[in-house]
Amino acid sequence: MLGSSEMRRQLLRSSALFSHLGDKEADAILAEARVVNYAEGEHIFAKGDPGNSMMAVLKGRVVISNPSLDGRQLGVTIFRESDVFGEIALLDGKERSADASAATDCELLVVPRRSLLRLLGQQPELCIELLVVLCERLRRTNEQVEDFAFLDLEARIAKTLLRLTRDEKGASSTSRLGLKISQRALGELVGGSRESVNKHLQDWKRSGIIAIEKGSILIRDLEALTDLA
Amino acid sequence: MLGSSEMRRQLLRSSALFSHLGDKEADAILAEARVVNYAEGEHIFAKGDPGNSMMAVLKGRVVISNPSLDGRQLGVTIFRESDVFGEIALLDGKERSADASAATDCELLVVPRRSLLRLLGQQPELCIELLVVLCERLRRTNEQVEDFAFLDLEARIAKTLLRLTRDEKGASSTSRLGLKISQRALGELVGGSRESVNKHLQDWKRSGIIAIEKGSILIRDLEALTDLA
DNA sequence: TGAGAGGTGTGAGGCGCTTCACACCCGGTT
DNA sequence: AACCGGGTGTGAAGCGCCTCACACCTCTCA
Repeated sequence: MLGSSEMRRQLLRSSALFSHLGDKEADAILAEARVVNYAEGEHIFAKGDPGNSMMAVLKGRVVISNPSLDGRQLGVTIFRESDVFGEIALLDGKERSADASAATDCELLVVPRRSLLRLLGQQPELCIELLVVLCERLRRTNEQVEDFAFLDLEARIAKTLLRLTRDEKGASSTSRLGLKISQRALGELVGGSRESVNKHLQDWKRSGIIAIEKGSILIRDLEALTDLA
Repeated sequence: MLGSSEMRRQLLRSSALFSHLGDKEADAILAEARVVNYAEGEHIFAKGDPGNSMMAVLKGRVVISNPSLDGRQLGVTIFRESDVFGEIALLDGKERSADASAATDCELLVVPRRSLLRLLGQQPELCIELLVVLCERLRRTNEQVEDFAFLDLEARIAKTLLRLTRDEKGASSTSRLGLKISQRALGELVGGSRESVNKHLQDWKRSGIIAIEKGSILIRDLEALTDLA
């Protein structure tokens, strides 16, 4: 299914978490990991599931979101090539703390809990790498809490708009063009209603901060938007 | 300043993070850690400070809070004996992500970044222990985000009230008696104004869910409170 | 070609929370 | 004593955001 050992190692190392692994260690992981494909929209795991594996994204995008007891959703993150996710449940062996589903067709490397845990005991390098990943997550989540506590909806929208375009630029070099996201999805990301999001976007359009064409948002006045956030 | 080597090791092992350490490893940490005392109200570090150490609480309590750009504060956590804090900045070497100050007179073990980092490379045990600590933090913070997104103020107050009493019981066995916290501080914990907190507390008092005496809140109907959250 | 689904634009009404204002009580200070 | 600061109780006004309701547009599919 995959190519030579060397190709497979390269594949594994493309994930930030595994990038510093030696050949032997890489092979050790590969021996126990599986590659799984998901179609766009397909469900990967749900909040509350037992979490006995961790995933690395090889191709495509994965959205993580938190469901509330009523139907509402709170978007959290989008993971792409070279990201890993699902580490939390893996490490402490408890339930998954959020939903994950495929935002596009995608290919994931699934590392089972047992093998990774064993490896962690033997590979301090890997362990530290994982610590760094968790730290980043924690900082990001902390910031999210602050945003909810201190910022109003307008500022939160501005901020995530900026973050999304930054992420987008980093990945593909569609340098100048805009963001394709439904206003409903944007609302879920920032914890607001679709209607409110629309109203703020309209405001900004009127004052020339953004433009909307073909269902894509593009930023005309980056400065003004940064001020809002 | 401290007693025999054995006593010092015991002291170190009283922290969850270090509890599984062998003698040799414990000594290695102790050789480079310092014990520092802070008086009640004293400032330990501020958000934005360079974070080149991690702390373990030996005695007393430490409050962590997030300051906003204007004067507001968002309370986050209270750490007590055997907790560690400040690991994030330590691990990635960036700025501290929140303020810390002494809630009571307290005694902290300060482990410098360099020594812990070196130790982590040699001690997979310790590394994994630290992973677990970070996971707990992450779960807790995630939950906080959800709370802000999905719950109204009343539910958030109920929830933190329950959490606070649970924490309190766990530590000292003041089993039945109530919570001593100013309504302003409670407001900061839940991200609400002092006045709103007061109004909800009054409501609950009227319906017999809680009682307030001598500035202490005590829960009369635990069931009802859990329903609210 | 017409129907339905999903995204968008917009106003009206309402609720929750904040801010402001003020009154009260208590412990410590002088 | 008079005074003050800090915590508490309470009402009025106002704002931000949500919900509801409805119109319109575009795409897909039968």
